[in-house]
Amino acid sequence: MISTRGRYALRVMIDIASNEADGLVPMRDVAKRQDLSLKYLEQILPALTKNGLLKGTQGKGGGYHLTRNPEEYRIGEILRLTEKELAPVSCLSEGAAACERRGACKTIGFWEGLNNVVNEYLDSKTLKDFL
Amino acid sequence: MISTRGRYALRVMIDIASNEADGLVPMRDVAKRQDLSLKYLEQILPALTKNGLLKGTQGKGGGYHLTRNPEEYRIGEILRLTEKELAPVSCLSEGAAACERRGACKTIGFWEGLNNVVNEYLDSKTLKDFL
DNA sequence: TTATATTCCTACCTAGTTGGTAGGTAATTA
DNA sequence: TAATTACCTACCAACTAGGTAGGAATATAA
Repeated sequence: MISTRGRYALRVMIDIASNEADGLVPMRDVAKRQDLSLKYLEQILPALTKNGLLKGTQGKGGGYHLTRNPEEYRIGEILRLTEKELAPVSCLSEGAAACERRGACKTIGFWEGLNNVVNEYLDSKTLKDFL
Repeated sequence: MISTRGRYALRVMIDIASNEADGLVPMRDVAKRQDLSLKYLEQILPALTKNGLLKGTQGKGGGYHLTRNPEEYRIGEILRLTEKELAPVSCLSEGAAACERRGACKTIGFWEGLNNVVNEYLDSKTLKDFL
């Protein structure tokens, strides 16, 4: 299940892409347009700025802007950065403890397959598809 | 994210399919073989018996058995019954409140597409694929 | 220089969910 | 009659989701 963090991040990215023609896009405006809590968005955005998807400029007249063209952002990239976990089962998580039953597990291949179709779908779309 | 309920249900179904040649399969044995809590499994199983995927027989010598051939169980069916929620975003849940922004929502089609690829994958495999 | 606007950082909180444990009842058979 | 099984319901601790809140750092405009 995709949580609000990832869903809001996507909406913010679309909003910025749609409005950055005017220059920097302040998050205050995004929050108002999208009807989301500014304070909550402020917690989500560092995942995007620290990884270089967005550039934030502080101070009066500041705001955010994209660092690439919209078609260069795959949705999977946005979600993997903002979503705590995208893996469909816990044993496929990054920091998952090694499973004792792994060798005899009859289901792991099935879950890996699910993980693959999900990521392939998410990476098949870019921000441009939402404008 | 698929929770233990759905994952354990799948393992139980595979275990029963693998062992029902000997007759009824008691959950006590399944729990031991799979190293899962019997008491927890007992909470999950009603979702499968009440919907006719399994038949439980009480009393000494009792146990469970499949009601169909393994290739007639799609994995999606098992998970949709045992998992509380399979939809990737809350607004696609069954009892989801109508979203005010639905008309103007630029992302809903994307999430519906994700929901589709997930369910198509889950329904493309049957129990037989795990034996 | 001062007021204002913005990003950025960190602490905290509440309701709900997850992943069970526990104890017992009803049904069936050896 | 004893044992074994499915079935039912209550409870609980730890964690997570989805925020609220307050302020610090930075930059600009007046």
